[in-house]
Amino acid sequence: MRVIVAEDQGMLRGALSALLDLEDDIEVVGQAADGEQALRMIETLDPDLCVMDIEMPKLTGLDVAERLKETKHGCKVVILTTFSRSGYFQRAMRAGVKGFLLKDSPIDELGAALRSVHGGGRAVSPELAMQLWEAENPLTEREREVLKLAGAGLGAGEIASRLFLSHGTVRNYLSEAIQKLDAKNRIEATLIAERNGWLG
Amino acid sequence: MRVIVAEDQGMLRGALSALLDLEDDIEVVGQAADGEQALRMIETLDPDLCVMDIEMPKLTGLDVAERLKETKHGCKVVILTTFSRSGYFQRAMRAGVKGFLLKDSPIDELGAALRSVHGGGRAVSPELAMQLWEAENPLTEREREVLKLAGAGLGAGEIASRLFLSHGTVRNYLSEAIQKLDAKNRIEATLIAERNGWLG
DNA sequence: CTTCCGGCATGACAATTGTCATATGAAAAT
DNA sequence: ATTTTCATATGACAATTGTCATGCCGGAAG
Repeated sequence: MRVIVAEDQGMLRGALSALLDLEDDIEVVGQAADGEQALRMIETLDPDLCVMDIEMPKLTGLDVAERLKETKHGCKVVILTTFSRSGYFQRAMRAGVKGFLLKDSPIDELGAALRSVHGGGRAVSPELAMQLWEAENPLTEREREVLKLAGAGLGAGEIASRLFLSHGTVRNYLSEAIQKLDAKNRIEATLIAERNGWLG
Repeated sequence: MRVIVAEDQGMLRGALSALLDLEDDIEVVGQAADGEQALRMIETLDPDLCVMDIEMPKLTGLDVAERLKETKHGCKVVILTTFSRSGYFQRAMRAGVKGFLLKDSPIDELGAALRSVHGGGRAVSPELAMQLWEAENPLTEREREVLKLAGAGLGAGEIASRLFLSHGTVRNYLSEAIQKLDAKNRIEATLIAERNGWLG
């Protein structure tokens, strides 16, 4: 099978590509260091399958998966990510992703996952299966934007002017977010949202 | 040469070990998933050299390097890390680390670095060489502790009781840290300190 | 067509946060 | 022995933050 490896960390990308290429039934036909590159490569090289990191520059792996679904491209996607954040997993399922592995599974599982997915099956790290039932993102779009900026160290006034809101409104959103996430303050709120993948 | 690979992310650890092992002159004699394991393995297996991540559970790669220096163990250390934080690099140099690579260099560089270090030389990612002249950590021990807790979402009162300080004192430290780092508030201060490796 | 809800806004209030001036005792430097 | 420095503390003050009640508007649901 012909695969593309999309991963921004050079060393991991190189190592995975090299190892997969050693397998008899796998041929690595391209490597991408960011989401845009991955998308272009998939369109031009038309591989069977793409191993994709989530956190990448320009387009995240999930963005790419969603575009592939829109354009009905046949390339299957196996997500390979560091974090077991419930939001990621759910979004991936909706985007039709066929495999979802954590970066700290052993490498053997990657080869196995690729074969399983190529054969029409699925492959999911066991730690993740449960997350199907985990909490949905309780934050509204606005709350997320505001929280993201707050997490970057901006104050209410600054956030207000970037989003063209009044500073009171910003504080309202922040307050709501804090309560929804059961946090003590904006800092904890950002931490919680982040940990669950509700900001990306 | 006999090497140990210490890296908490299973997939990268496995991939690197497999690839290094393919080289004729390299033998991977052990793999560690955290700092303690790495230290024990180095003591029992006495390898020539250890490839080590910084951010690992229990003991960081830098902690391990420092202990090896104390005990005058001959095992040379090549640090392999994601972030180019000036604090890390400086601490590593002081700990007698011989090689320091970023995880997004190409893999070829890893093999090359190992050979160079094994032959008594050094190997440093070019992005890092400059950092020798970069700012030293301006924060005192106390300021760091306080800032770390603030970054975890705790308020002044909570920080105070954990560190057995008065809440006024905590606010003083925070205020100093904020000014030293030229930040607007504690959040930005944590971000800046973090980015420079001044909290780890 | 109402009713309800989401996004947006105000104003008021309390709590927390950030800044400063100042003080003490202990340790380090001179 | 004297001075400086550091960690700790206080109190006062202003700014920011978090909460709440309330109101308006437009669109979705009934």
